[in-house]
Amino acid sequence: MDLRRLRYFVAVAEARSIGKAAERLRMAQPPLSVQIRKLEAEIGAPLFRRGTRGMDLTEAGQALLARASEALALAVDGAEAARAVAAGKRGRLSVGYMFVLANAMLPRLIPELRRSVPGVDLEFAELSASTREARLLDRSVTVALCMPAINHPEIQVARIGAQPFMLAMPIRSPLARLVAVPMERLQGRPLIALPPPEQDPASSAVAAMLRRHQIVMPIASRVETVHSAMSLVLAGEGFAIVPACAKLGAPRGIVFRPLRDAADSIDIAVCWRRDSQSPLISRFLKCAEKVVARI
Amino acid sequence: MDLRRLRYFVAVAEARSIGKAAERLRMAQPPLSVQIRKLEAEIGAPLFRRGTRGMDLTEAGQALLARASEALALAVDGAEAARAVAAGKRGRLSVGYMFVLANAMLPRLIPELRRSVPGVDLEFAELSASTREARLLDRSVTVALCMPAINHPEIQVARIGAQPFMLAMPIRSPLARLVAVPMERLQGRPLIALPPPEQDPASSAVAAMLRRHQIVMPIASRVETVHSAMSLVLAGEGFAIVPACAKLGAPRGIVFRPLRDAADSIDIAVCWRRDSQSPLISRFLKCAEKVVARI
DNA sequence: GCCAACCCATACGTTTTCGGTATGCCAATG
DNA sequence: CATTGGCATACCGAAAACGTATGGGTTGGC
Repeated sequence: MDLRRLRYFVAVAEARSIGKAAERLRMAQPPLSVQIRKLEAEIGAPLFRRGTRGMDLTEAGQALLARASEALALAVDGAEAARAVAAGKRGRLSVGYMFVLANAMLPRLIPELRRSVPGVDLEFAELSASTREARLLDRSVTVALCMPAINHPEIQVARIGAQPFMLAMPIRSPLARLVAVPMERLQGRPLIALPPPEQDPASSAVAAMLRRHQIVMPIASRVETVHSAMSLVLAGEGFAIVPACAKLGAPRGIVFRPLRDAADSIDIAVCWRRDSQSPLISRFLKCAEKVVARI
Repeated sequence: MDLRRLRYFVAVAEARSIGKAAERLRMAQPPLSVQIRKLEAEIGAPLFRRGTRGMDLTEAGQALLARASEALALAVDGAEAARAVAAGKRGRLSVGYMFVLANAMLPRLIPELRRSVPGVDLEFAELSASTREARLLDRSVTVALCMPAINHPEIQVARIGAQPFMLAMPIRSPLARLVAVPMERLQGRPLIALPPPEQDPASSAVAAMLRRHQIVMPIASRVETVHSAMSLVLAGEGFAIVPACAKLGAPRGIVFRPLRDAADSIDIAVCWRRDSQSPLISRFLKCAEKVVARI
């Protein structure tokens, strides 16, 4: 079953003549005649009635024609689809992101992507730090928005921005009256912490900052997500140190204040598999940079 | 776009390895490797990621795989469908018949055909004599049940039976009291005739019979169909001479009597295009013979 | 009624393509 | 460091396809 033979067959069926079809196929008439006979031999039955004025499909030929032209169309469509995917004009772009970035970035990022890569199926998944890494590696996610970047030999990183840390507290906290909170005022205050550094690199950035300023904050609670941290802060359990973008989407009753004298910030990065040569990644990078610049 | 390449591609994609696929395809590994690279060159993009432990589809490759395997299936299905049609296991059998035969034959013929050619689409069309011939010639009808046979160089005929002529008359006609009507009793009686012989060969058979017995019957009316003839007979307009099978489906109030001393009968025949080599025709012939034998 | 035109089929030589064998390269493994 | 496993490259022989030349049958015109 050769696709070329089927193409010839369809051409002859449409032209109702070997000579005419050969002309359209830009080949001589005899080899086309031979190919048609070979196809008939392969099928085991005549596909055409040879009349004195050209060729005419038999019933068997009609049965073949329908499927052959469909198969032909599918083959060229498959090639085109593959080319389109390779060129980034179609395909799937699955984005893993972290919760704190969702409110700040997605509302602008999604329309930006739709404009930049029309025809591409977009997927978004809110994933924890370790899941982001795992799903990048098994390719079930194309790119990840991370804060901070993933550190792994197979994963490539592009820093697209940074977020200063801010102190989150209940509105009736005394510190809330300050425009900016001096670092030393944090000494000894209870901290709502995220999972330990080996599970979440973001909390390691916070810990490093406190250590650098020689501040010790007892850990009042450990929570899984920034969302939970906000709840505990609102309940008066303690303070949280979070990237500035967490402000968006935080519940009423919580205020955020910059940390004075602390130039510390945490990187926002786009991460992807080093061997993933999809052109969608550079498009995504451009969109993400554009969006981050306006945060 | 070669179907063989697509088959190789699908095999490699499924085996996730060139070596394994080559084994399954019963060929050596190097030529398969070459074919895959040629396909990639044709597409213009890599379809596989070459790892140290085999091959893995790229996104472009996945896009191609879906269509390629469909195209492959369609191609083999097309070949099988063509073979099935050629073998008479599938296809279309369109039967043209004449009105007078419908009641006598179709109720038995249709189930017989369904048993004999399961999987074949059956079509039935009640057609006048000239239309039967035309539609056989343009192949919109595969076979025709005729009475008498069609006479045409392109059309082949198989006689499957015969019908004696009978006299149709109103039940209160004096002749109705006879078990069989002697031919001479028809002399001078009004005849309800079908279209003239050049349009309907059946009426020519009736005319020939009357001529042979030297009977003259004035034509009271000419009608298009046997159905109309029955109406006029019922109305007392005259007598009709029809094949015995017209008895079935005739309205109440009409009686049929054999013509004594007249061995005349009219052939029932199956007709088809001489160049139509469909195996369905011989199957149809067998069924029709079986049914006619039981009329 | 014969000749020209049309169309498909066959024959043969040339070229392209494909498949097999031998071998190389690279990475992972012990 | 050697071995194994897997893909890529090189080269050769075989098969398939294409083109040119030609035959044979039917149609239609002079």
